[in-house]
Amino acid sequence: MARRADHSKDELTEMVVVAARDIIATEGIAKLSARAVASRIGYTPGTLYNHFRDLDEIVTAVNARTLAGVAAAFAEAVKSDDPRQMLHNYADAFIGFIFDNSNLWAALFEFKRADGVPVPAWYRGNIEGLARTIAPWFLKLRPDADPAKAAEAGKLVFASIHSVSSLQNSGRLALLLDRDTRSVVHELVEIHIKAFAIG
Amino acid sequence: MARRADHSKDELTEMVVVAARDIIATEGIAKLSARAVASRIGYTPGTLYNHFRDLDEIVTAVNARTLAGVAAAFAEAVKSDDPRQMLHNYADAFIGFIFDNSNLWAALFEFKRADGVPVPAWYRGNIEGLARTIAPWFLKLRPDADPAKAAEAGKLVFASIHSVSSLQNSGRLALLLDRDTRSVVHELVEIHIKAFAIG
DNA sequence: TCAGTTACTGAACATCGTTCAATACGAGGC
DNA sequence: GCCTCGTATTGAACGATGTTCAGTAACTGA
Repeated sequence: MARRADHSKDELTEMVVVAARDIIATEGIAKLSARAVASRIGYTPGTLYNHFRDLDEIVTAVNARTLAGVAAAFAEAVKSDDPRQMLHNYADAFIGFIFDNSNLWAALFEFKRADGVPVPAWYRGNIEGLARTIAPWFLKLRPDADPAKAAEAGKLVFASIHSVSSLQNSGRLALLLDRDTRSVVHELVEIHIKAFAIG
Repeated sequence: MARRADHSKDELTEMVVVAARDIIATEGIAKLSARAVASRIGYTPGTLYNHFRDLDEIVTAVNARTLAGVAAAFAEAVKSDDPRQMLHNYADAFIGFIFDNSNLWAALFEFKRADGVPVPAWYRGNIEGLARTIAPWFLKLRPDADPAKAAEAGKLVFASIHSVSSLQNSGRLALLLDRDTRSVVHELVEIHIKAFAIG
């Protein structure tokens, strides 16, 4: 066979990404394979390579949606005027997302990208967007602070939470801390708030 | 051939671990393969499986030495009586080790361990030992504090530094922070110190 | 010297990512 | 309606992976 008119190019790439996302979300990235994706959408592995450079490009497309999902979760965080409360609410949104999408979140940090393949621009943009959401609340915590410092604080707390979450995600947090992940994360947030508050 | 008396069982397992460690350290864990290890020690892949259950067991043995290496680096941290200074010194020791052994460190956090294979006991013991090294210095920072809280603070700062280091290690820290990793880590230490100092 | 045990080999299996010649379909021109 | 041309899909293939195992050679103890 060849050139089946079953689906347009756009439809097909969409199907591939959806199938890959599905496999990663339910079975973990270790179970992702070109053959698994292909058979799930009723095509052969070779077809994937007509639309994607390699499997990494497919994973990257899935990761894009995962990042968009985090942004959506942030946008839906419970609102509050109290900056301290709001920072904890963002932490809750973050934790909730990571718990609900642990395999997808883990896929974001599986490294491959050898050989100087650069990180896509939207990747950085998305992550900076998340950090930018947090920064104003740090500034509100101490309005006389340098806005740049507030932005840094936002990024630092983001990185800290990420770390704890991914340690938890990979089953390694229990090696270090026996406590509930949620309480650990909130304590981290509190630590960053305290430290920033005194400047 | 069979049953060559070239090396004793102990010698051979040692050679395997050394070879695997060498490959991981110089080429990264992605390049580690049963065939690569075997050819490096002049045996065939099948031989490895007479002495190790699978590749994971070999990686785990390498990881044990990596953890021992961190402990050694901690032990060699520059000494000081000032707790604040000492915590920064530990951070320096940690960063130094991770920079010098980035591939080995990354291997520690590559997840595989599916299928309920438990984390070895010495693994947890080693990590707890590291955290225990840090805890007294937090306590010294505020002697009236609850020792359990100091221990927690030690673990939290350890987790935070680890996270930043592994983000850096995987080339992803730059996505979030443009700054020098060393300064980021020391700022994190400072944040934890500040927060703990005020209780 | 001989039996028994052990440890190594080498081939094999199933899987993986990826490539590519062959081919069959859709579209555009006549 | 036909023919050509380009393109999308296939299926087989390649080299690699982890792992298994029958066969066998070498050591060990009697």
